[in-house]
Amino acid sequence: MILNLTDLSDESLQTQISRQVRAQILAGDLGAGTGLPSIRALARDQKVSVITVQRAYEHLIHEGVIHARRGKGFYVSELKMKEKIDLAESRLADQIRRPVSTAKAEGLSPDDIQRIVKLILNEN
Amino acid sequence: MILNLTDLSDESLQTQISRQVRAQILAGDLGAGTGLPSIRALARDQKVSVITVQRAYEHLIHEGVIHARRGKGFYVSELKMKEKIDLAESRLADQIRRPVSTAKAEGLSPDDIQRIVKLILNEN
DNA sequence: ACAGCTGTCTATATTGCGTATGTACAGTAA
DNA sequence: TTACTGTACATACGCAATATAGACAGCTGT
Repeated sequence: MILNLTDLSDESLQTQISRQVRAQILAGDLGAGTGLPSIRALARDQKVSVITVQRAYEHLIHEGVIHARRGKGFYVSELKMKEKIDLAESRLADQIRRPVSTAKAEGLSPDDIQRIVKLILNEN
Repeated sequence: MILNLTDLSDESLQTQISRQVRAQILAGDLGAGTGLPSIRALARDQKVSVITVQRAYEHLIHEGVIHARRGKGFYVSELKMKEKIDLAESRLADQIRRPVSTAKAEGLSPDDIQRIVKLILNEN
């Protein structure tokens, strides 16, 4: 499990973990049924607390992308392609809705806003 | 001063205040030199603490959109049109950069992402 | 000069979240 | 049985947001 955590981020550790694991699942890097690292192992590897990994996994369970088997571990759930796309799209919409609306209220035109999105898409 | 505050939001009160005041300034509703409500008056009107309004105004001072005159009040600063646009654009970029990058990492295509932005722009 | 506004500063307190540590219990597998 | 797993507690610390209160200093109209 390759994760990139830093406590210099404005994101909390548990948010960084769930975001990065989710990305690997939705992008198809982790297929359905794949076992995830145990909370203790991941906590040890990433040098964070067990409860932090626990919270990150709980969040992903709540979203339906993984599930737990008591005494065995956490596993990637069965997700159809459409479900993956829907999840990614609704998460994106939820996260950019307020900034985009605010920018509009601040006087930016739709063209301005779409130009900025395009710039960001070309950053990487 | 028309503000719409709620403690049900995931935004802090001071963030709601600074965002809404900033929007009125950048949109041109509040011209340069316009006096803002005193922190005590606004706190009383909006039924929040003085320190909350203080923090919100401090944030806008830091951004350069308002300034304080000791013993008199807070006033909207002189801003050229280009400065207003630049501020709004850089704020937007900062706020949507991570969600957009994440969505890309999750497998959404640039077209998908721009489609969602367009949907949000048509919501209001 | 005074009263009544204003911003500024300080101190104290509460609440909730993120994070950490530790312990205990229950299920699984070699 | 041993050594893993997830689950569930209890406790604690730091920090941010928020609140309440007071004191000080600048401005302005009377």
